[in-house]
Amino acid sequence: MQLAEAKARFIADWGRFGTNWGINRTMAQIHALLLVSPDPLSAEDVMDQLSISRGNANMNLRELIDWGLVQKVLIPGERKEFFSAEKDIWKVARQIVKERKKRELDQMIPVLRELGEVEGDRRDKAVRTFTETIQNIRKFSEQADRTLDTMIKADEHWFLGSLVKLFGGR
Amino acid sequence: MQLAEAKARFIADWGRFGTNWGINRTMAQIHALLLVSPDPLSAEDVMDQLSISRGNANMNLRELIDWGLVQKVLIPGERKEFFSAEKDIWKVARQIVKERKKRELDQMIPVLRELGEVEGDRRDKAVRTFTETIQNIRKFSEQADRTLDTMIKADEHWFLGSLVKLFGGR
DNA sequence: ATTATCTTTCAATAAATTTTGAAAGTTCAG
DNA sequence: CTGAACTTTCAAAATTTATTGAAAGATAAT
Repeated sequence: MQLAEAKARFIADWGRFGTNWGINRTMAQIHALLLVSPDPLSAEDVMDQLSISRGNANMNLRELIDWGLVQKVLIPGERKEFFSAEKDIWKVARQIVKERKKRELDQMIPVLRELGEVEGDRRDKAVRTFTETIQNIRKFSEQADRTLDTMIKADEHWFLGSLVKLFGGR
Repeated sequence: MQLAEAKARFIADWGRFGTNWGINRTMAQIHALLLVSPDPLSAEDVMDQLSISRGNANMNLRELIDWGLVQKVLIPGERKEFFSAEKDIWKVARQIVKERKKRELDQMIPVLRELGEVEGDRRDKAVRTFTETIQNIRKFSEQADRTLDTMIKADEHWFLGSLVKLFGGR
């Protein structure tokens, strides 16, 4: 397979997988394009290579920057802005975990704490089931929260090494 | 807060979070409802409590069964089918990891292996960047695949205990 | 200060996904 | 076998989400 075809396939597939992860297709495609581009690209390059509109490119590039996956790059002598993606995949994974934790887990835990304190007769089966389930979800979430915090802080080598040792991967 | 209100909030919130995870709102809401119901519910119960149509209830219940999160329960003397959700949240998490791994990681790895073998002049920067990035993503994915396999097999106690020890949780 | 270049916004439009509900299918008691 | 009880299907409709592109907003060179 030649580069052009492989690149097109990667962009299409990465876009498809992105949609399973709550990321929209175009955002994932732009990410894929930048991941495999040796040099930073302009908004125009992105528009051309993916056949998308200016507004769409702008919006999704901004979102990628929000997620900490893409950076604006200034090229001396150029008026335009250029964009480049973090290529170290471990850093990418850590960044995604960090953002999702912030957007999801950190929002859910306070809700679960509140719901876990529902009033009612503890002899009532419905109350008991509700309370127990919510408390279990809360405990699980709090444990996950602590685990992910440690992961986020850990450096790549330590993280990989520990997991390999722990889980016996090779 | 009283049970009815807490239950409604939990269903709404769980539904909202579900959409971040590629799960549709209704499916997550049905899951939430079954999670906090002490006894199995019929399709009719689900339709009534969530105000959704018969077709919608049927379709999403089937999908929850596909995911291994809900089971059909036969109640002696009843003609209808009843449904109940796995309440052990560690089992739920493991089941979700297992299914997503199957649907996503296991599909992506063969693609990455193929794309990693793109032909071209290794002195060409574009070819080099492409190959290196894909290989890194592939290595990461293969490591994640092994790690998740071990997690899926591990029992809850071992898994929790190991993570606590490893990451210093309390 | 003017103008050319580039970026952002956002209302309109298009596309994708979800939901409905009526009809068809199934199962089982009598 | 018949019909009542229940489940499944699926085309149409509703809803949600993503995309476009033109206009407005910046920015910087001259």
